Amino acid sequence: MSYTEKFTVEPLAPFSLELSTQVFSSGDPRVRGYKDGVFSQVLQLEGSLVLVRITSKGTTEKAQLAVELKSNQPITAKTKQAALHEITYIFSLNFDLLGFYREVEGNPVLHKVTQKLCGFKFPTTPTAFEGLVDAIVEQQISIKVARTIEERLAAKFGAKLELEGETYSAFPTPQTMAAACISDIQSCGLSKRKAEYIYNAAKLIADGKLDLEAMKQQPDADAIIAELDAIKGIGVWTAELTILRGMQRYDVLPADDFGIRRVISNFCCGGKPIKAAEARQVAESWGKWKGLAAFYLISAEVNGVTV
DNA sequence: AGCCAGGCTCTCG
DNA sequence: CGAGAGCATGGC
Repeated sequence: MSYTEKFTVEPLAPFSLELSTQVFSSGDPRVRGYKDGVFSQVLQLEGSLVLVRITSKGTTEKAQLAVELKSNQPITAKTKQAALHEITYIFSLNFDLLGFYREVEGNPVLHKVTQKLCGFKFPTTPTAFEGLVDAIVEQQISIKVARTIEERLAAKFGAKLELEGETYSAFPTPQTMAAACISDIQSCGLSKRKAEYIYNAAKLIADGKLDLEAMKQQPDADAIIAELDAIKGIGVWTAELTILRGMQRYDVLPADDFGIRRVISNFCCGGKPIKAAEARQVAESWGKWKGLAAFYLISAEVNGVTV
């Protein structure tokens, strides 16, 4: 027996689901993906496992999202409320992009790019732990390879939701990963080191020695980065990516990032290879959301936007 | 086929 | 200190 609930959400415009979920377009819909206009991910809501499917009605300027929840248990009003809250968070539906666009309108490159990519909201992971694991997996290897490995982790360790003959996987919890064998984690395609990093971080959280969710309240981004950097396997790059994508800290620029250096170079420095320090220098005038700006450049590259 | 991808730690001089 | 090796996988 499966249960379904539907409702609509109106994001603060502009919002484009297409652009905002583009990064998931190669993802497996049974884990986290965007296929045929539908974003899907399994979420743990109020203790029950729920498949969330989102499609876009309306336009970027007057956006409207159709949300469908599916579960094997009755979906209560509370669960529905939690889903709304979670979706609002993941896609920053209440974040005012126009404020960001105004902030960078004095920069010709970013002005053009933000206009072309109007409505792109850089997605946040439901939990900071998911952001951390993604960042560790993505160390050194390509995004494509990383995505495959992340899906294997979800398939092997994530809670399962059986719906209409299909098996969906939630992202694994710290508790699950802390109870896993390192060799089993490794078997998903990770190096032994990375498997250890993930296990150790999960164990810190499960043991109550690390509270990533509480860190979201810390106003000083550098303080969070320093705290994460002190953990084995987490360097500055991993810490920055984790809080940018897992804690919605748009102010942080992962300047060591190869892809970010590449796009800053291509869009702002004539294509010559640059170092992290130069990337930071270029971004100095970008205002307070440098990380978000950087991902607009990444998206611009993907979408063939020229300036 | 081999090199390189959204790094990090350990080792060695 | 700084430089260099090693790691996992898949795409080009």
